[in-house]
Amino acid sequence: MAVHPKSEIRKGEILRAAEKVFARNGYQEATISDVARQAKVSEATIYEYFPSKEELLFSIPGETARRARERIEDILQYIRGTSNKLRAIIYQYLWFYENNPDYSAVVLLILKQNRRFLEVAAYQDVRALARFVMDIVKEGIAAGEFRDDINPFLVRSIILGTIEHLVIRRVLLGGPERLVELVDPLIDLIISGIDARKEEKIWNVRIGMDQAEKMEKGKPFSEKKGKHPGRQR
Amino acid sequence: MAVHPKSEIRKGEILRAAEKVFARNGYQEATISDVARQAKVSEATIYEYFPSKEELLFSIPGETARRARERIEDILQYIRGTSNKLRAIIYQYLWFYENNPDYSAVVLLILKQNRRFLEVAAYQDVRALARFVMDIVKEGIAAGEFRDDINPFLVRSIILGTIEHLVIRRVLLGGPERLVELVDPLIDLIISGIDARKEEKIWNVRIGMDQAEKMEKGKPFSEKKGKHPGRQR
Amino acid sequence: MAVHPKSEIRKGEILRAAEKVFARNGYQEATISDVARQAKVSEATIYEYFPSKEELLFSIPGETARRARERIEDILQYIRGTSNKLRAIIYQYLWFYENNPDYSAVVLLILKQNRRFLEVAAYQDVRALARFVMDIVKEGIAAGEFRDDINPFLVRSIILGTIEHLVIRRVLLGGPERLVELVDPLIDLIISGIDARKEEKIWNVRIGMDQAEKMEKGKPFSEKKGKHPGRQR
Amino acid sequence: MAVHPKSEIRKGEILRAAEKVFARNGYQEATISDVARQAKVSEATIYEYFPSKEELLFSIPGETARRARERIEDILQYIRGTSNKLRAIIYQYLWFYENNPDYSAVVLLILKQNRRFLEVAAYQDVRALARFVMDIVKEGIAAGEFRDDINPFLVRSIILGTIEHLVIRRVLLGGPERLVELVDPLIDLIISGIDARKEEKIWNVRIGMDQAEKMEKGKPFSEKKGKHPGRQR
DNA sequence: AATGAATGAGGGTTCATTCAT
DNA sequence: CATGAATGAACCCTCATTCAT
Repeated sequence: MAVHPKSEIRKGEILRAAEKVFARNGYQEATISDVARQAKVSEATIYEYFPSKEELLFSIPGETARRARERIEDILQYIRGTSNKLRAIIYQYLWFYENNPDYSAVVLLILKQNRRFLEVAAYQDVRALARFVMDIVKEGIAAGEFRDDINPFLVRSIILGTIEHLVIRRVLLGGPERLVELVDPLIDLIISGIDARKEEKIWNVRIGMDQAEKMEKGKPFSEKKGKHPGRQR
Repeated sequence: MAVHPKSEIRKGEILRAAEKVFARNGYQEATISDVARQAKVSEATIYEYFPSKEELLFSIPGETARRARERIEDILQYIRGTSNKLRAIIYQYLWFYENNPDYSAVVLLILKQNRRFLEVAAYQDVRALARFVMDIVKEGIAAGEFRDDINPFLVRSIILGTIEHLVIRRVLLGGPERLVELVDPLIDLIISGIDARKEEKIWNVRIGMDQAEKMEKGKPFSEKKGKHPGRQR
Repeated sequence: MAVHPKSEIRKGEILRAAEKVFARNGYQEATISDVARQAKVSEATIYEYFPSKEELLFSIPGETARRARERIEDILQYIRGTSNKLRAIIYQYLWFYENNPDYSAVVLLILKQNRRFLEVAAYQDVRALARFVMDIVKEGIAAGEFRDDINPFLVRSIILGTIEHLVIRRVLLGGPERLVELVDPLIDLIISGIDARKEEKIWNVRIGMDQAEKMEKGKPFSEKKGKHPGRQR
Repeated sequence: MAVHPKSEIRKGEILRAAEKVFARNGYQEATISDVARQAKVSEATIYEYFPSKEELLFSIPGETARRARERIEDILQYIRGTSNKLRAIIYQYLWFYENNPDYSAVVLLILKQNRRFLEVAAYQDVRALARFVMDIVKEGIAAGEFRDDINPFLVRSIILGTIEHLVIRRVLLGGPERLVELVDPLIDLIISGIDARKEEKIWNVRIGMDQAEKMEKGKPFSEKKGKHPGRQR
């Protein structure tokens, strides 16, 4: 894609080495010497590219977080329906974290607890997730898709909290192997709780027939029909 | 309650000092010297009571976590209704964390990410929360109060993840001042999503015709409804 | 003399070791490890007593400089005659430097060139010498003992410059073995100058009685004369 | 004068950069990187011209010191009278130092205390000053212009010490702005001393006896003569 | 039981110097 | 010639831990 002068490549190698080492050993336990060994450069070389161990740590999200944010920003433009947007975000993040466990460990176990990181510019890209979710929830309320008596901050907290919990658990305990498989059930649970149409549906209740059919299926409307027909609407 | 020989008192003082110091400075950044100063004892004295800095850290939950677990175990016996039980747990924990921010910081920011702590006995009392929630959800499903197509693990993850997220946010950013005020909205959201009776209503929903009409309208049913019928039980 | 708690003794040992090591190797070239070896303590112990290598260096004058200043202050009270006072000061310092070559090297070669030391409190005791000399010269002028057309700052510079030059030379090149033997000739020169023609006049002066006695003593006439006929040429 | 091939020019630029950087930051504190930045070349380029940081430092006097020595040698041939010669030397050096403060700082603060520099060829040109002064003093004694009981080494030390003291003071503390204005007073003092009574003595000369009276008056020679009767007066 | 004093072990960081291009 | 890139070698400093008193 972009041009990568030699020094940028080297910088990337060091960052990837640091990501791996910090993820496995923890920040304080890991030494610059460990990172150097992993990156196959000398310790001094690391200091040619990063001014300190902490700056090295803080630089790990960098590009990655920026691209993730841009990706989401882009994708959201093509999706209609707030619940679908939420689903897209959750999916994106769980998929990414699942496929980048070292990055996850660094960001969620090390950086997110670091008070100094919270004051750093790089933190903004990481926070983007929170902003997106909050915006979409508010959008959903404004559009009448979500109940207007819900607390958007709380919904956001539920979504982020769950994502983080699942990812951290997976990192530390080997958690569920496939996080993305939880996306639909998760969205389903959250939407069923905040979807305004539920109440109105009560009126429709006395009418239809195919009800019986569905009940036999056991897991009502979770399957086929593209992704999540139940919510798809 | 128990007898507190002088040495037990001293031990408690050191633990409380450690809790405060670790919470404020982080485990690695804090020094035994800091703890000693806070506890107003010499550094050597700390080693009379704890074999190492890490053991000191791991000893912080100790009694507190044990009592919290017992408290919940006890309370749950007196509550009927699974959603009420969930509510009781969430309330207990949010209340406790809210009123013990140093403890929260130590457990949620330091211990929960420490791989070695996860292998230690003391961890079991901390995990109790997860067990309770999981058990209650299963109980609710069995009792027909919760949809039987929900994933108990996921529900547990949502609840724990949200609690942790809220508490951590509060610790790091000064988050919402009053966490306990979020208990009802939270339970409401979760229950509305997993409450079995709502499902029935939805069942019926998927039948009629006007459903189709609505879909064409774009913004189906604008909004709100009664308070939270779901929890009303 | 004073009480010396054990820790003060240790501190003194470290200071003396540092003095020796810095004097021989230079400040930058010397390592804390060198000082530790010389003091027969561990490196860490040094940091128990001094917060940094530079503070250790700056602490070397400390007591010594303070006592030297007090000593001089005291002695000056008992001496009459400004030239005798000057002589006392010069004698004291040359004697002290001569007998404490390591101290001399540290103060004159290392500290006196250190811009940061010049801003430190400890520097004040070292500067005392300059103050004394200046005061005495002014005193001598006021009392009519010294010409009133001389520049006290210049006289001070001559005296200090010469002392420093001699001491440094001795430290670096092994200079004159016995500096104190230069005290009388130095004072003599400063008081009376080097012009030969003046001497003739003095000759006449010394007509009185005790004059004869003096001349026999070996160091006949050391002194002064008119303006500067010598340069007049 | 000489031809300056391009590489010589570059060498000079580096030397001037080093002079400035070393003067401002000190030798040990300054880095090759600092010098490179100041000289607007790469660090590696510096090593093309000088084999090591220390050699770079030692090369700073080089030409400059050689030319200063030659200049003085030349000038001295045209001056008659030893005191005038001394004056010329002092003037030359104070003028030069005053107008080349970075050079002064490097030579007087850094090189003069470097034991290794004292063994290097370049040091000889710097020492020339000492030789000149010494030679002239001896010359003056031989010519009968200076007292023959003075110690030439001491006179030299006074002159050099004073020059160095004044220059260093100016470099470190911003000392007297105009050093050359001190040349005449300095020479004056050295030639004639500071004793006020000298003048009077000229009068007394013809008179003969009251000299004794004066001596009794207290002020002058109040004390005993135990110490140095010769100067005691 | 309590601690003053001492230290071993180790890590982050700096920088003069080298060398292939 | 000039330099970008890399590093070996040190050193300062910190701190958990020990132990004699």
